[in-house]
Amino acid sequence: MNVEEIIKTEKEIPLVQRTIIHISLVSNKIAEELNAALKPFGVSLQQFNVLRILRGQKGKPANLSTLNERMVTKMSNTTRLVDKLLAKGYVGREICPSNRRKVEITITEEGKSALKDMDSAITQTEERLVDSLGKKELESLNKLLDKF
Amino acid sequence: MNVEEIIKTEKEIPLVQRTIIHISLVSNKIAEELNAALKPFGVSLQQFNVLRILRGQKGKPANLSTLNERMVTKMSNTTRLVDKLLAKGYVGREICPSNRRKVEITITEEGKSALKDMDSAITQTEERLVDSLGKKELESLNKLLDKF
DNA sequence: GTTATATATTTGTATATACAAATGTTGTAG
DNA sequence: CTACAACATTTGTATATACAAATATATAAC
Repeated sequence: MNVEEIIKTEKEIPLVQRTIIHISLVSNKIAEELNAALKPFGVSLQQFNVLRILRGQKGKPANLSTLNERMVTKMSNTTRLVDKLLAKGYVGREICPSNRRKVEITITEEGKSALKDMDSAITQTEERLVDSLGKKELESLNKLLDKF
Repeated sequence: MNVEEIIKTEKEIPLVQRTIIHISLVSNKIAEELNAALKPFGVSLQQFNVLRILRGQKGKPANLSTLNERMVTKMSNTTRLVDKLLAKGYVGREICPSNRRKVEITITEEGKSALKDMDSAITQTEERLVDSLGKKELESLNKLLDKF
């Protein structure tokens, strides 16, 4: 990825600013490609993320605030995101019996099965994205990102 | 930034996946803080970006497709973004006399003056974000990001 | 010159997101 | 047990973004 080429500039960009732009560009590219990989399944990256969190619960239901705090991109409105998954039959929603303010979200069998297909599409895309980075490089990238 | 803490997981995340998540988290943080820095000025990061591009034109007007290709986050709808800046009096819009399909966008004096104030807010925020990274680290981060 | 194609922007529409206010529920102080 | 604050979610509304179709102009083929 060539920053200057992408934003079509000839001038030299100061290092700090270039780093910020660089991260944004890479992140946009990642989101774009992951969303494209999910397109055939009719779900957004956010929806996929929620399904994955629910599977990680291993049967134990999750409520909305739990989902929200575990999402990579925090959303202001998890209710409506779950609505979409509910409409697709991928999740179930029930009022928590012990605390009726809460709702319990669970992944359905249909959801699990759809998620399995999505998984491989996502994994492939992720692998392709970091194709040209070796293990050492990935590790040092993670270490640098930790400093933010 | 601790990835596992942010997405509240105890499990170890595979390196490739962790890298992807890490970049997204850092990018979200950057966008969030830059937008917060611009909030007092009533413009979004995208709008700020367009103003900066226009200033870089040094009086030479830019048309919509030029703006779009120079933006960090490409938009599907630059027309409406310019509408907002027009309403604020920060840019002017005229039909290009030599090619009436095109429009010429220019930054106004008011826009330039507002931009000057925003600049320092943005620069401060950017510097603060990369606070804990030295020049060498920024350079190697850029080098690693180039591999995407 | 007329038709077709390409270019540049605008508009319409559906969906996504941010933010604030509203709703319903629980816990607690007196 | 009543009033009040805290909590969890939902709803309303404004704005943002993605995508496709529509409009207007310019260029090229014949």
